[in-house]
Amino acid sequence: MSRPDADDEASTPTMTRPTVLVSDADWRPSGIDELEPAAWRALYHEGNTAVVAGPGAGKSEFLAQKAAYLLQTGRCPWPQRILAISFKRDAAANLRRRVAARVPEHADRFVSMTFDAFTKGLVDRFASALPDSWRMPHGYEISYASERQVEAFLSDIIPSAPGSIRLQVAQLHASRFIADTVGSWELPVTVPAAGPDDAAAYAALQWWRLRSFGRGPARVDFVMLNRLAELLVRCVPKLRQALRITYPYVFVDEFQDTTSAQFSFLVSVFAGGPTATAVGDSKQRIMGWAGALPKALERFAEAFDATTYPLTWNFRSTKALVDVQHVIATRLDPNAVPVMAKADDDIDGNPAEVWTFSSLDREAAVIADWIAGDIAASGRAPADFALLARQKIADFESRFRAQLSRHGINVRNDDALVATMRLQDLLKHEITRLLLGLLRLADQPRGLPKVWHEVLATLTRIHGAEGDNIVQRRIGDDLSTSIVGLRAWLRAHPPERTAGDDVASFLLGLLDMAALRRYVKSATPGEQLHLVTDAFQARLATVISASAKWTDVADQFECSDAVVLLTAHRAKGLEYHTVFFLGLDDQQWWAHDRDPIESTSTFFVGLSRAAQRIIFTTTSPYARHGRIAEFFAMLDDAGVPEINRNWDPGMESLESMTEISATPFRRLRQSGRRA
DNA sequence: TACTCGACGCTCACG
DNA sequence: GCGTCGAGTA
Repeated sequence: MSRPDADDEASTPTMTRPTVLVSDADWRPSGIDELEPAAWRALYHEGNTAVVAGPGAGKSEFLAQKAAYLLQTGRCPWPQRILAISFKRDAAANLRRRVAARVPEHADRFVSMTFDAFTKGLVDRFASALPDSWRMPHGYEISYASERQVEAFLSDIIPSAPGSIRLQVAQLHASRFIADTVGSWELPVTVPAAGPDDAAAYAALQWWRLRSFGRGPARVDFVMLNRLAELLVRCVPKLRQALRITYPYVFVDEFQDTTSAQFSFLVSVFAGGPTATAVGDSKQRIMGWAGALPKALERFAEAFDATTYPLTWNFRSTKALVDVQHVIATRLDPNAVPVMAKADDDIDGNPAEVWTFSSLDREAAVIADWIAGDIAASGRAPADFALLARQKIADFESRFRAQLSRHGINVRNDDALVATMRLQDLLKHEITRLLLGLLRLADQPRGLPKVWHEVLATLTRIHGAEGDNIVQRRIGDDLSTSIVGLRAWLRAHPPERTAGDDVASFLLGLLDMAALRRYVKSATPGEQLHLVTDAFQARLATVISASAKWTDVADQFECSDAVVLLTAHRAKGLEYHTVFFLGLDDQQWWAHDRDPIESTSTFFVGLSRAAQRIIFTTTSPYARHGRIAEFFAMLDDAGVPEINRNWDPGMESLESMTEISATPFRRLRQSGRRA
């Protein structure tokens, strides 16, 4: 969430110029062992580059290394910057952290942000330069139209549409209208009085009239903000020029998720300008239903005349799992290249199985016992295990929580709603990390240099003091003072006798709220910040009563030592030692027929999260011949055995529990622990 | 108070 | 495709 950069002039004079450059010959990647040959070629390639790579290929790591190379060798010379665009805030932060860890001395010249933060930043900064037809005199508010509203709008405009295009207007789909129709309509500098004679343009213009030509503030979503940003850059040549000079290099991560609007923005702003690098995997396109463009990477390669480098190593999964993945990959792309597994296996027994159960209760009980046994035998942590499902994660939560708690194992439902945020988003939000970091630093004097570093880095960004050593030192001093104060306060207020709200208020009181609000920019000032702080308070309130020590409060808040429960969508980009892919049945996959390819991609994303072991489960005896019969057929092709877990002896008896958990023990004795 | 009927949401996201 | 929820009915 660093700031979009037209105000570089403000921060540049205080930036310190790094003096040491590395020559091309001396440059080495840092923090990783090796890159595959194709990745090296893509890294050194001087023109536009498309990197196409499957799961576990290290796409984000490749971008981080390429950034390090460009910055350290001076190919991207000071004070120019690299702009890295991601789709999710979390992915943007992750990439920023990676680069900061690799090349801290250049971190301030790696600008990593989301697409929407970038386009919104442009509109906010240069709204006054918009052509008259598109100026929003009463400002704007972020507002999403429901599909119903779009449907109502579309039926409203049909009767008044010119006869020649009325039929095409009637054929527009409400579900695709915003992403496709509004998203790909290029705003004309002046709105023609006669109205466009093209159905899509006609409908899009009517939409803009409805949402933003009224008396109050315009009601726009990020698709519309994107269109305004594109218009700005198109009609203010100086702005385009400034962007191109500031950012000679542009990266886009997860390119398969690019929407029409985002794609046309990229082409309009950057094609023919900066050197662009896009990475992605069309087989992992699971956002099509939300507007992701088909064949985005191919289109990029064409529009930017880019050289395409397919990567064929997988650093995450073992050979056995890569083989399973390949069967599904081939279904998604008949030309999918075989992938070379670079991870060694550390388990015995089958790396992939289908388990069938007679009931959901049994499923939870058997899996919980099995996880407990595997942890006991292997020394793995609960966080090495993930429970994945296609949808409706909450349906699984209570059963697994109950069963795992019998073994003293925690469950974290990343999909759970905390106030208005998803737990995963709350935990990864930098404001949350900042507040928790403060709590931890006060609770444990010294010994947490990483936390200190992260807190300091966040505070530095909040105060816009990247590269300004003097201000940074002052921020560090203030932080020390705050922590001493917080420590005394925590001592005087043990968790069991303190309200969550009081802790949250005290923590927030330590921060410069004005700067924080400025940093967490939003259409209605303070709104976004409140979403986070409200969720933070809500979460704190639920964990504080159950904790005796402040360390426990922070631990329980984060719940990082837990088996994770999440959707395949939320798991994208993540990996786990052992994955249970729950609910291989018609109910979880009811939407399979709507778009079998995208559904298969979701299946592919889910199963490719596993590094060592994947277990698919179903409680429906009909699933194998039902809607997702082809999934079972693919697993059969891949040689994944199906095991009926109903015939284990009664779950209640102690005997059965030792039976189940004995398996890993026995193997442990045979093979010994591996390092 | 107990029932039926039908609409709706599932998988996501941004500041 | 199906479970859930709210409105409507007796």
